[in-house]
Amino acid sequence: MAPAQGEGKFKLQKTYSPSEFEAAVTARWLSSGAFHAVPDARPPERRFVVMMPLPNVTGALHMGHAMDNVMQDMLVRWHRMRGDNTLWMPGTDHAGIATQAVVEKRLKELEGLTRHDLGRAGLVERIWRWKDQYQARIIAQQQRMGCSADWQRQRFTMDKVCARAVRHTFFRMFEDGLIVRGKRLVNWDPFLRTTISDDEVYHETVQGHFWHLRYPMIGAAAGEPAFVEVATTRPETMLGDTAVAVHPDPEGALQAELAELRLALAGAPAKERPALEASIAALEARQRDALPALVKLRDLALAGRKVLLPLLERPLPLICDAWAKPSLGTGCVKITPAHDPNDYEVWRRHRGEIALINILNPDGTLNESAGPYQGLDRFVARDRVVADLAARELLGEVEDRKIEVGHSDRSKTPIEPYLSDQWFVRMADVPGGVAMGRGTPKEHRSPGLVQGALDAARAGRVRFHPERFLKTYLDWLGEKRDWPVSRQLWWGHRIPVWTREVAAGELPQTLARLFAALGSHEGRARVRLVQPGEAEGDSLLARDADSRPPAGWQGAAVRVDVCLKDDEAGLPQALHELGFEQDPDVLDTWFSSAIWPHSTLGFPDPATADTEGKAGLGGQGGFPSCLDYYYPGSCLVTARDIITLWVARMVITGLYNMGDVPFRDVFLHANILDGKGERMSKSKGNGIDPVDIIEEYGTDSMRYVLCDMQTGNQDIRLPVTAVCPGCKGSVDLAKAKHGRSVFTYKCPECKAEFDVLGTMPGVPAAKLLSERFLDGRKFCNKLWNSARFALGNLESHRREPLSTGALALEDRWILAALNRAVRAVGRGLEEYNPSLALGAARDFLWNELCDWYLELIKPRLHDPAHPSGNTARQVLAHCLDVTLRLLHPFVPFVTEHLVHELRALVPATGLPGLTPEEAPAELLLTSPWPRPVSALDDEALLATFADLQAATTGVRDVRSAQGLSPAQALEVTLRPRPERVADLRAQAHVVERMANVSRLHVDPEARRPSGAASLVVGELQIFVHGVVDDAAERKRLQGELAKVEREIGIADKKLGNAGFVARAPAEVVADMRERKAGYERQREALLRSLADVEG
RNA sequence: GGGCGGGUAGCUCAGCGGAAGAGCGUCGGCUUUACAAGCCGGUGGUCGCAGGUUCAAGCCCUGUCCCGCCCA
Repeated sequence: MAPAQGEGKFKLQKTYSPSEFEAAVTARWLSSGAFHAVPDARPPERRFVVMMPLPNVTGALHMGHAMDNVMQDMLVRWHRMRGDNTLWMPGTDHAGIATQAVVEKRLKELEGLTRHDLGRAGLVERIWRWKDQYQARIIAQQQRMGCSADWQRQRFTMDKVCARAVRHTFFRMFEDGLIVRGKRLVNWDPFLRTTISDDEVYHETVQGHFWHLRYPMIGAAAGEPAFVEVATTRPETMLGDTAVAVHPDPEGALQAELAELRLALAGAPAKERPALEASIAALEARQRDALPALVKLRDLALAGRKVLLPLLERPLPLICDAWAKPSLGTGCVKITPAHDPNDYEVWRRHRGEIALINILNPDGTLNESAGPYQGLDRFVARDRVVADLAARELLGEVEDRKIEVGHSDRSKTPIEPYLSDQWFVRMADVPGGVAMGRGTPKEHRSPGLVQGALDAARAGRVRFHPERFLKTYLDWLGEKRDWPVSRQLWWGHRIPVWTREVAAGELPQTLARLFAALGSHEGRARVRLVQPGEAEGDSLLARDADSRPPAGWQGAAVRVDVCLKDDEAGLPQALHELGFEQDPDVLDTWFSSAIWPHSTLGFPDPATADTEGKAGLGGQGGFPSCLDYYYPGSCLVTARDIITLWVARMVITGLYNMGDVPFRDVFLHANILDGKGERMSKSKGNGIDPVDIIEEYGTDSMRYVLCDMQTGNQDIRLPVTAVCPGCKGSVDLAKAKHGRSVFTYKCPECKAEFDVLGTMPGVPAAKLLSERFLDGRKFCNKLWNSARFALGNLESHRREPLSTGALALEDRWILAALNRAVRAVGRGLEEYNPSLALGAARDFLWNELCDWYLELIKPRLHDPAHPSGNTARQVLAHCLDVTLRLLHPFVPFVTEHLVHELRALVPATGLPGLTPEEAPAELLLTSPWPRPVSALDDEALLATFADLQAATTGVRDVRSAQGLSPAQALEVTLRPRPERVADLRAQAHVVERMANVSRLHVDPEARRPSGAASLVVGELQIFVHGVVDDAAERKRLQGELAKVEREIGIADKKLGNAGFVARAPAEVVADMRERKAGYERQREALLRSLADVEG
């Protein structure tokens, strides 16, 4: 930063150069300790808590993070200035699969090793190192963006504080029977060999086939079909078939479908009819041709007949199930319950009747159940199966068909539905309900985890901004689907369950040993007896060694699951010695993020949370602990795609652990798209790095534009330009032509090819920017220069009492306008409309303070003897001070830097006698948020001033239209109505100065001088002397007159409409009359001018 | 297939029942001692399309066509 003392008048450079002060400002903020929040006596309504959405440690931040962080920082700075005890909790997420995948990939590329070469501990060690490196980078980026988070409290989802909370939560859920394990069909990534969640799957349409397979009917008698034909897009799955299904009522089903189509046809518009008619005809044909065979098959199914699965020669029962749609395909469907979600549902409906056969190994090869195909990759097996069926003449038609194939977002390989053991959190209602916030003062019961979260939002305890996103939340939660929480990974919170399966007869002995081993540490362990099975079995919490499963349980074995609250007292080792093995899986990353709003505050016990040397979480100085003080929090700021993944789950776990929601507001900001409307992302080559923007334009410029773009829309376009490495010119990526790949472009100027990913060998990489950020830089420069001007004129500032009567017209006006701006900025922020808030502050600064006030007071400032010079200086200093404060949440660096300079000249803020005294704070960061001063409101003056501005513009317009130099002073006559003369004489200096008028007359009787341009502003007639020839002026006036006549005509038409006068609100009608009267006065004035011209 | 947005000036977006707006771009004029990253003044829109409700529709309703996202 430039030193505060300078030799000459100016300490500020001529242009805004952010790189010269941003680092120093950051240093001052950090050393002030003002980002750090500590519980004190301020009551709940004076606290503001924001939990930062955790960036992954997988990589650097992008523009979307920048938006998210800037929105949060804006709110946080605003609340801090309002005097709230403000905590912004930062941190990073371990991001299980994403991070492990990145580190494994690097391991392979750089060292040629796999995770199995390193082993579990070795890999985890590597990932920790990676995490340390990236976490530091992310924090540096956030600090560069100006994030005023409490860095002394930052957490990581796998640090000791969070890990303990995860463990505690899991333990409690286990105890409450909310954690269940069972076989489920999951999305399996055969490359990474792990389950992935639905949101890690993307679908791609590929050209595939629909193979028709023929299964011979066993013991087909004459008149019975020899084959049943089924169709599939994945023929290799036939090896796992366990049944063939036919609809239980093919006739009824077809008729129902037909009836529905006919109904649709009756009400359909003409152009849809052909399509509907065709569908009906097709169904009718089917009824005729295919139905008899399906009815026959249904009867055979009811008779318990079987078909023979070719290749494996396995008999398959023919079953009846409505999943087999008589209108589709062959009307019969093969059932592969272990490899298809719909078939799995069929299996559930026919449990006991049909088998469940898994044919896949975790790596995507076929297992022993595939018989001769064992060991083949799934796609090799597909070809082999098809060829073998063809050889046996059991292959029917092969249709070409586009099919949607799910792919793993992490490894880009096609996923497989895969039956495996997984842990779930039970979301639906449970018998007896769930104790929410057990042990807290807010303890209550809810029918189930999800229900509590639904109720809280419906009751308005969590509010969404914009409101419509409540629906997204409710719809998703309403499905009450169980939450699969296990991941077959090494990086993450390992599931703290030790398991052993024992024969039913050995259970008493096992339990006796187990409880003996637990001994006095029984409170640290929970034991569940589980009925092993394909789906989740029943389970029972075992309280002691005498616990026994109920008589109803079948089977010879019982699974004993032991969940440990911690690894103290050698319990894991003791369990190991008893033959228990810890589950190898880790928890879904979202499990730890779901509890973030309370885990970071030290849940379950802040006093004993091990913060590893960082700020403690327990109560100090007689004040509550962080958990008691800062929970529940205030506002969560994120993008809408995270509502289901994260927001909903935070509400659920907050209610479960704490008995209360984690935040009352959810502010959903826009996603950032590129100029073509595509989502920005590094891998697409359209992702802009915030640091590049900061270096090119300055942090505040970036923040300004992000705030200005945040209007409430759900997506925002940010056209991306590349800096051509050849000629350094800007290339608009939405328009430029591609080079040899979609990631290269050709510069339209120098024709050079460049690469936007930076990975193409031999092609130079281009930096990506967006010219939208110029707006921000222009604004910052304007702010900079207005402050520079003010500071240059404030050296002789004296603080002395003021009264409204001593103020000049423009002083009173700017103070009233300032009030208006203060209110508008506050309103915009309260409504989560940053664009509106920032716009109000910008308009005040630029369009009012700079464009009018500064120009008007220049004579007072520049004349050392001017009697009201010091008044102008005081008002100016005050306006600048308030403006800097209003702008601080949006553009913190430049405002902080400028206020520092301002304080050197004007230490106190406020206008003695006019505004309340405010305690000057050293940093703008902690200065009080401006409040409007109602005594300075003056609606009438705002209106009068608007007229003077219009008059000024009118004169300028004449000057411009006549091609006169701005330097040429004009002579102007104002002709007001007589009763306005006195006032206008006191106000006319505005027009005089702002329109460069050398001689200004105010005369209610004035006639248009020859050669004068004549115009009408409101009730004021204005003559600009000696600028036109009368003929041209006559013509112009006639044009004006015609315009005014048109307006009067429009008003007349409205007022002549009986419906309007009768039905429109009186106010609107009165407005219209007033408008018409105004135009009539203009007409009068124009007619008078015309008469003058005509002489 | 269901849901949510969006389609307004060349670009990015406000406005969501009572006279079509902003910024950028563009055009013209200005080295007016804070700022040419500026100042002054212009140009530019049958508010996707078709119906309807209303005294009055960019705004409400119905249908329709595009674009984006979410869920199945």
